[in-house]
Amino acid sequence: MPMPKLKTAIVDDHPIVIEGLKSLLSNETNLKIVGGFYSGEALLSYLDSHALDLILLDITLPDMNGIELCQKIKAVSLTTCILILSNHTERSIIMQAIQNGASGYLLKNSSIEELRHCIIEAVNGQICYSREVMEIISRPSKNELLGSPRLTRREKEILALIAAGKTSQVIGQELFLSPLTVDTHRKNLIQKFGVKNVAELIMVAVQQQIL
Amino acid sequence: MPMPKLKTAIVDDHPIVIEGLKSLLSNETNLKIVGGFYSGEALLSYLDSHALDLILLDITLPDMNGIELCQKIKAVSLTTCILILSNHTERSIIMQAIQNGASGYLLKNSSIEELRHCIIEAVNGQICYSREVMEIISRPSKNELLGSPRLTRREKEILALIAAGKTSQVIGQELFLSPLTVDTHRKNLIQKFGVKNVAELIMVAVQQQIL
DNA sequence: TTTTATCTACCCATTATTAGGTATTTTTTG
DNA sequence: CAAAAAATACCTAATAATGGGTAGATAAAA
Repeated sequence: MPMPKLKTAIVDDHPIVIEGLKSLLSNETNLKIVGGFYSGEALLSYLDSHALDLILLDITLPDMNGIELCQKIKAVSLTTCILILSNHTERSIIMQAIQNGASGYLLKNSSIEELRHCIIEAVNGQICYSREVMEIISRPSKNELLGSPRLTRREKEILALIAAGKTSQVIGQELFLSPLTVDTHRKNLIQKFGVKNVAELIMVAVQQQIL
Repeated sequence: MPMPKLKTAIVDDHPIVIEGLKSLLSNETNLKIVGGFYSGEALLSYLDSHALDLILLDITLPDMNGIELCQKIKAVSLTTCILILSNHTERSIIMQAIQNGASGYLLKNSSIEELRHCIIEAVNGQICYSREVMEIISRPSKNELLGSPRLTRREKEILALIAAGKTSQVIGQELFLSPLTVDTHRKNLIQKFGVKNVAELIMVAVQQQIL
């Protein structure tokens, strides 16, 4: 009995990429490209009236990001397989994508073979990464290495106000706190980051992308 | 007399993009794609033995960036037309590309029509941007608007030391200056940036890419 | 429910920064 | 060379930040 072809869609804001994928996958015997979409909304409205087996998804889209779109697709059609095809190499984005229902993650400079391989794995229920993505995942993130201190809600709030040039007095007034309390938080921030003063604090916080 | 087809090459580290462009441009009557390359070196060694009329070039390449490659191409073959096809929207990168010999700049999410149009303009000796790129160029850069203050050598030096968490005393010792002098520079920095204290100073300096 | 973490607030003492100046000596540049 | 810009250094006085604590209240997790 002949296997029915997987109904596949591509979502990417780059026409060139859509055309490229269509062309690359046109010879595949196990799938059929039924649509290319430039935005998340376009895909979602298509999904309202059509079933899809596989979606190749970019992270950067004009109307929403791919992570959100992942959630929405899965809410509508849980059995649809999603493969992310993106240029983003940040560990956190990869992790978020998987946690939101993606079955795999490839970089756009992946080879055709990798793409083919990941599609097969994904529709078989496996989660599959391209080689480069695998490397990114397996090495601990900078934050884990450097041990970025975890900040409490209050600390983050006060850190932002310090970075805005406000003194403990002013911050206290804005947050309805004693300036002495603000001083304590400030002190804890400096200690947690292991820095000497606010100047260094701001610098390090920016470098660690907390600010 | 039939116009000879333009010998065209594509340089991009994404196989998908190369295939996409090949497919998109396969129906064009005025050009012929003679090669797709994943790296700058690959293109350059091809150029040693073959002439090219047009090159579609990505900025991000594994071995060198597109700006450098532009220079090198022009050094070898001045008559070859170069069109940049990139995702980078930074004004400075666009400007650099043009200054290094590119005849145009398109974003990868450009439409096929824009691409076609820019190719025609470029081979006719015009410089041509896609609509979005045009907008980026015509709006003044953030720095121009905010008027980043120009800092003197000493001020930059001291700013960096402040950002490292050093006090005026310590900085004075390191630079063989009176701490009072350092205080003066610190004062001037705060004034030039129009901020309230060092915390805000560091924040703004980072945002304006001075740190 | 008990422990743990967070948020709150204060004490004391020292050091650093900020704001307002002025002023001389070097460099740079037109 | 003359003028402008930069670098140097000081004065005074007020305000802010830092380092060392302690400790009660509240909220969240085990």
